[in-house]
Amino acid sequence: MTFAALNTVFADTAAPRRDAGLDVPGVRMAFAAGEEIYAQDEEADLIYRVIEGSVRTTRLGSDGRRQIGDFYYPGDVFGLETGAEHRFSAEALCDCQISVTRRAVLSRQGDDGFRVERMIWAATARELQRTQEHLLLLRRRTACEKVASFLLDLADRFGGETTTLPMGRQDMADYLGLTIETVSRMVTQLQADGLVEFSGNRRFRIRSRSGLSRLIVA
Amino acid sequence: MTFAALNTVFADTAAPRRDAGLDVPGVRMAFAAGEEIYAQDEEADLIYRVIEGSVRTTRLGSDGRRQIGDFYYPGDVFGLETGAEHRFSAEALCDCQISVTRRAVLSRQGDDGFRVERMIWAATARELQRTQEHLLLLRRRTACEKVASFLLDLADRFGGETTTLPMGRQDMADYLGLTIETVSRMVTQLQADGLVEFSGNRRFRIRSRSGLSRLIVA
DNA sequence: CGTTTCATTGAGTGCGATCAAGCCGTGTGG
DNA sequence: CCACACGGCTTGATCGCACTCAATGAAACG
Repeated sequence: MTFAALNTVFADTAAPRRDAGLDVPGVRMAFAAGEEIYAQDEEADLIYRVIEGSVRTTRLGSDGRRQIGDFYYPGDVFGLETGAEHRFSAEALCDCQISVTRRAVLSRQGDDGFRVERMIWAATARELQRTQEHLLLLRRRTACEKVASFLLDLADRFGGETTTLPMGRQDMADYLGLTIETVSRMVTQLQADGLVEFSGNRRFRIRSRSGLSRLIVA
Repeated sequence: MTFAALNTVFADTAAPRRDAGLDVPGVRMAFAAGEEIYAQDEEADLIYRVIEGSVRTTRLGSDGRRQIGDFYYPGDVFGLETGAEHRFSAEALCDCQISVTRRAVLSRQGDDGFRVERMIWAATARELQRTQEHLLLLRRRTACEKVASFLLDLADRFGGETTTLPMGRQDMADYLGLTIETVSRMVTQLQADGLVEFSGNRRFRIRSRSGLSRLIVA
C-alpha cells in the first residue's frame, strides 16, 4: 500500500458510514430475531455486512453487566476484530439478511489487494471513531441528554419522517449506561415536553429538533 | 500487504502496548510540562512517540466539558488520527522527550513499506482496543471501582514497587468521568481501607492487589 | 382467557455533584 | 527567617438525580 492509498483510507473515514466496496462475493444468510450471529471468543475469520435488519454486538463485563459494543444497520460492516477472536458477540435484533464473507477469500481476490485492505482498515478506523463518540455520549451529564442524543442520532441515520427503534428499552439502557426504568422515564418526559412523539413504543417522530439539540448542548 | 502480513498486524495488537518498530529517523523534541504538542483541528501529518515523560490527549466536548482521550507513556505512539485533522489535542504532562516523524517520510522509506503501514495500523487497532476498555471502565458502577481500577492499571503498566502518578487529580477526574472531589475522597478511602498507600499525593504503592481486584470485579 | 414478555409508573434511598471552607506545599519578596 | 499569596488537594454539608425495589399496564402469543 502506498502512502497515497493510505491517505485515501483516512479520507474515507469521513465519508458516510455505509461501507461501499464490499461488493465481493459473499454468502447471503438469514438470521431470525434474537439469533446469535457469532459468539464472544469465537474465531474471527468471517466478515459480515448488514443487508437488511439490525444487529447489536455485546460483551459481558467482568462484573457480569452487559456492555453493548454498537448497533449496525443496513450497509454497515461488522465482525472485524483487532485480534484473532471476537471480543464481542453479535445478535440479530430482528429478522436479518446478512452478507458473510471469509477473510481469506477476500485476500485471494488478488486483482486489487489494496481495495480489500483499505476497506478493512477503513472499517477499523470508523469503528474507533464511533467508539470515541460513544464514549463522549456516556459522559454526558444527565440521562435526559443521553436519551435525546440517542434518538436524534437514530433519526438522523434513517432520515425518514418517523423512525422505528430497532431495539428494546433494555438495549437502549445498556448502550447508554442507564437502567431500563430511567430510559422509560426520559422517553416519557421528552414526549411530555413535546420534543418527540411516540406511537407505540418503537415508532417515534422528532417534533422539535432544535429543542432536542438545545438539551444536548446545554 | 498480503493477508499473511495482515494477520500479523492483528496478532501484534495482543502484544504489550509499547510500539516497537518505529525506529525510523525521527526528530527528538523536548516539551515542557503543560506545553501543547499539537492542537485540536490541526493538520495531522506527524506521528509522535513518547521517549520519556507522559502525554495526555484532550478534546472539548460540545458541552464545554473536557474529555481525556488517553494518557501515553514511554514507548507509546500517539497522534495517529483516522482523519486528516487531529480530533484531540496533545499536551505534555511533565517535561517530555518526544520523537516526531513526518508521515510522508515514513512512506518514502521504500525498503519495507509493509512495516510502516503495519505499524500505523497496529497503532490504530490498539487505540480502538484501549478506547473500548476505557468505555468499559466508565460504565463501572461506583466511583470507587473506577479509581481502584485506574490505579491498578497504572501500577501494572509501570510495574515498580511504588508508582508515580504522572497526572493531577483533575486529569484523573476527567478521565474517569468524576469530579476532582470524588476522586480525592475515593483515594482517601482506599487508603483508609489499607488497599493502597500514598506518600505525597503523587506517589503510591499497592498494598493489597487482591483487595483492589475484589473491589473491581464485585 | 391466561400466560409471558416488555414497558411504564411510583416511592424511597444512596451516591456523587455541588457549593464552600480549610489544608498544605511551593514560591516570592521583604 | 517569616509573611504572604497561590495552586492543588482534601474535607465537610447539602442536594438532586438516577438506581432500586415493587407494582401496574399493555401488547403478543398460545
